[in-house]
Amino acid sequence: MAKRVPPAQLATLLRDAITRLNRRVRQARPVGDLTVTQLSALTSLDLAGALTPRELADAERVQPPTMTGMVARLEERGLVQRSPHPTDGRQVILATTEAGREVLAQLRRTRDSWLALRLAELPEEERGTLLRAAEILQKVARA
Amino acid sequence: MAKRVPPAQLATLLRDAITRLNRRVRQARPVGDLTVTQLSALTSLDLAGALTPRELADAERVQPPTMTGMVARLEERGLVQRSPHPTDGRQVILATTEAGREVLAQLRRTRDSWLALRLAELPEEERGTLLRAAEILQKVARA
DNA sequence: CCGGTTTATTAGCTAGGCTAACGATTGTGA
DNA sequence: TCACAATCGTTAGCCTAGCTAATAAACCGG
Repeated sequence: MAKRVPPAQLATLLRDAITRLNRRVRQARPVGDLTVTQLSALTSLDLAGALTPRELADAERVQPPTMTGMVARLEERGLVQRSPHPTDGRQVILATTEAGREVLAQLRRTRDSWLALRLAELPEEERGTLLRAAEILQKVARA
Repeated sequence: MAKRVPPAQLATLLRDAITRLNRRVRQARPVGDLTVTQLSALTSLDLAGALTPRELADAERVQPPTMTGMVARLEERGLVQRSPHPTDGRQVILATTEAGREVLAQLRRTRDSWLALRLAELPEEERGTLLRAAEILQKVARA
């Protein structure tokens, strides 16, 4: 039943699908006009509770200077708070603010984001496939 | 067996997975130092044979000015050729050059791109899931 | 206490998106 | 026929999001 899937072809297919989907998702700002990148960082930070910029950069697979900019934008909007490390004067502690957590809660409540709407149109079985795929992709991205 | 999948949660999972994977794939330039975006445009153009900038922009789900820049970068590298429309003086015809087609052929031959390597490590069954997922995602992105 | 390491930031570059505005060309309707 | 609207590509200007290199401050080991 399951036909053999050559990794190279699958890579091309996946790359194209992800590129296009990413573009689509990126255009539709779901909550509070935040970009996908910002939502991802905010989510990671909230899950972890509190992180240093370096740790958050590692979690997001991004270089520290990139994270500096992302955090600055999130801080401007009052979604992330920056406080000094208690013992190490170099480090900074990042945490989500109440407003940041509210944005995430709102996102979780959102049933009508562009992507969610599209997914709702799919048959249940395809959503199941995407769920398993999402887990596999997370694993691949972490590798 | 298959548990119900709420679209909103699935949207969050997929969004995160795709964001992270996209970042990873974007960092690893597979062939000729081209970005994923450039490869995607070049592929679309090659598949179609010849397109106007507007048509290519539509195919890539991008605004015309964005395509202007992308095409300019591809032209600089000699991968895309621009020629005047035979009857309509406003339009331009884009086509891949021999070099452009060679890059794509090389890409298709490439068995060792970062993503292909990661996919090769997966069990066959997971690759099958990803294949089906890629098809579904293409459909979603096109919608 | 001094030299090396780590942390975060700044500076400067690139790609890749967008909207608004514009010039050239084409099509059209009176 | 000819003025006017529509279309096409581009330019200009803005933003996000990545990167590397360099730097200042702080920490730590000997």
